[in-house]
Amino acid sequence: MGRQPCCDKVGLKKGPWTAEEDKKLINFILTHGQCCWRAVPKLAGLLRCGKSCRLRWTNYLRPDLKRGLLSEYEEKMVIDLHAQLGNRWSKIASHLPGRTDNEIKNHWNTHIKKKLKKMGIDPLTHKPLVTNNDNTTDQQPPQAAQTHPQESTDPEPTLSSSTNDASSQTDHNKVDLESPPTVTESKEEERSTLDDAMEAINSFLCSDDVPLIDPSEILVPSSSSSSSSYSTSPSSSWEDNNIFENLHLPFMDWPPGDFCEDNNSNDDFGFWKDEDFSWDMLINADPVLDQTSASYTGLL
DNA sequence: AACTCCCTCAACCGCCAAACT
DNA sequence: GAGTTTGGCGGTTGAGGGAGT
Repeated sequence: MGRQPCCDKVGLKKGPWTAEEDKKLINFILTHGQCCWRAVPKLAGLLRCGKSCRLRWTNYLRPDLKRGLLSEYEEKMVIDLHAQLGNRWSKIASHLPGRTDNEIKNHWNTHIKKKLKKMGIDPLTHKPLVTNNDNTTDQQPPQAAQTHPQESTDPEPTLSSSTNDASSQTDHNKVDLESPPTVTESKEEERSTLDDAMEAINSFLCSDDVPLIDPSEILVPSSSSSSSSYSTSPSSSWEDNNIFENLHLPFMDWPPGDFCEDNNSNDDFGFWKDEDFSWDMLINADPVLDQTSASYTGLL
């Protein structure tokens, strides 16, 4: 029967987004919220596929995104979650507030994979690349090469509440996959349990000579002088006309209570209730933005 | 300075599943 | 229940920039 394309591709623009396009998209979403991505380009006056708009928003324009390299903490979470979930980047991303699946996927492919390989760990299986006779494929690898903190002696370092039993690795995976913690209830628990786990993970990861991320890179991710953090966007819209950056938007976790997640979906979308911490506030904080997009003011 | 190679990451593509009619 | 639409996901690509020579 032939599936319809997601949009009429004739005359649609592809490739890097321009600052002007970003403004239009932001403007539209500020006004109308997120719905009907298919209709967004038309209504927003963009010559883009709806899918492209959604991706641009999700991966780049969302105000709750953290920017810059993943912190050491986040990186370890990714490794741990990948060991449990595999290449389910969106699931992994759901445990890392402010990070997108695309970002994590990229970071995995460009950084973590190499690190693990350098450590002698298969990034796919999280097991030693050199097979150990004492630990066959289905058995636990030596602890010294484990990326699974829950497989170490440190109990329950991950998000799962049912993986204390170090003897049931398969169960551990199964449980996590079938009943992942909800976003709302897991975050605090996540932090505390993972804090506990960090030491165990560190004992493994930090023992390697692989250079870890310099904390200064994390603390100053938006600096234009930072060569490695989102400064290579072909669109140059962030670099040259970064609305949020110009607003001095802090790299913070948005107040959970103020961000209302859409209960009908498990994605990251939602809206902020707190009028004291709104787009309007951010927008009005920047005179440059008023110059470039007068329609931002007074939208909310 | 000029060139090549390599790395990074934003964006695209195709597929899938849920929602809708 | 079948067909269609839509949103979302994961894999892949390629432009841009940095490093090395």
